[in-house]
Amino acid sequence: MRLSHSFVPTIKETPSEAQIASHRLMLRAGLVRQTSAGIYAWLPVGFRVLKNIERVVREEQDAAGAQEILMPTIQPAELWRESGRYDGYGKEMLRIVDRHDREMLYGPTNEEVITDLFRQSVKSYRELPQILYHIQWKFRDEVRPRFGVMRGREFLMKDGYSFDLDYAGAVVTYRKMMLAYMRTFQRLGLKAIPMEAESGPIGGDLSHEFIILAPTGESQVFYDAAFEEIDYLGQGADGFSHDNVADLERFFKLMTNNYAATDEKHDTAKWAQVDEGRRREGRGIEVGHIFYFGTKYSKSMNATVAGQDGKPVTPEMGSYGVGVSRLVGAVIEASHDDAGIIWPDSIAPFKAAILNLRRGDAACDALCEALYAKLGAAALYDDRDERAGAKFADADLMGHPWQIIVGPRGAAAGKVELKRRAGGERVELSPEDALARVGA
RNA sequence: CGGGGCGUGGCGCAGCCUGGUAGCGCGCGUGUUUUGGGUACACGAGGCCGCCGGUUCGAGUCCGGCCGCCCCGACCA
Repeated sequence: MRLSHSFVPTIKETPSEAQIASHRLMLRAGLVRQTSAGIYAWLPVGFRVLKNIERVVREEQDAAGAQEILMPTIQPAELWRESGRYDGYGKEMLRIVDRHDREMLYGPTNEEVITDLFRQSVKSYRELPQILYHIQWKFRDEVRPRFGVMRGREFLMKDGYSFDLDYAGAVVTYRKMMLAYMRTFQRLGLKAIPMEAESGPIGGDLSHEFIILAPTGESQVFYDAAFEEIDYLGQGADGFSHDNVADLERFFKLMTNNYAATDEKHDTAKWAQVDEGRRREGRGIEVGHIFYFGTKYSKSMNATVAGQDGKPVTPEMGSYGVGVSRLVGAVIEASHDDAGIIWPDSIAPFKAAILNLRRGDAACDALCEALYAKLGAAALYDDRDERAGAKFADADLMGHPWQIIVGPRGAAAGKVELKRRAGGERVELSPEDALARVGA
């Protein structure tokens, strides 16, 4: 992308409504703009990040055996009356009446729709288990949206739903999803801690929330250092396979036997038993929540399959949510400095920015164009007619993992400067070596 | 929903108490200058002062109502 012809409205001054770092930086770096309270438009750079996070989430869901579908945003009230949640959900649900006076709603979650889909088509125990997910916009009319995209009213969520024949199967599926989540967060460059949670309005009795560590997080968390040491993406004996029940059990024990709690549930007696050198404390942001809720929906909505003996069996369900749009903000909270965002390589909107410090200088222009041709869509070429200082500031603000700096002095000598955003290391080298280090 | 605050060129703000021709900084445009970490100067464009009503000779300023946004609390991905 050429910055001179792009819609990347960066701003120098902080808009007064933005109080927290991620919100401020998302506005300043031109990632999003607010349309109304808790509702945002995603601009080119922000949208790229959103899609990158979505991609990682999708890959890990697929790897765990979940199948992607797409359910509608608008749902009939009727289904929610069946499950008994229509009246209970309250004002958070955006209710709509269509031209025929039918009651509809903009879905805040999809248990009812998925259960309806399931009961229409799945008839035998032999078709179980099933894990289905989609990545789609939700609307919850929060009383007080805040923190930019971290708590919007409209937000992008990956929500998955599982159907198992019995409790034992449901537990395996639950652990599978938990592993998928830990792998996802690791790939996003985040340190995540799973914590036992109340199941809330969705209902059920086994539930974990995933807190990612960020210095500006909302809640204080206490956890065992073990969580920072585990490599969820690891292979071999130390790794975990989604398909191996023993692995999943070992994994689940690691997740539940090590101490982890938010300040509200902090148990000082148990905390004291954790080896002193392994006690970790920090701030955290909730980015995911998984539930086992048994037959709450399958029962109320009459979803059954034929069991081995031909008699109807009510499947055991679970649901698995991760806030995709919230993650954009959460990643920034976890990874930024005074100058701006520091994107993890896995989701950065661009791998590298090419900074042409002297536009119009033949050697600079030629070198930049050559680099840009090689990097293509992976690069943001700052070919604007701006001063060097502005280019450096914007590149830092936007947080590209690499900056390839091309100035007249270097260009004459066939050299460029390569800067790593995280850590700020700068080296002078040949364009070829720079491309190699960037990984092109 | 309870409590608090704020709406004035694109952004950040002053002006309001004490009514009398709408300002500052940044940004934007043109020109000159400068050029390796937000260059300097000059000129210029851009505002029904959130909306509606009231008081007044006269309202950004006073009064009433409404709308929007932000912060704290309860709730959530």
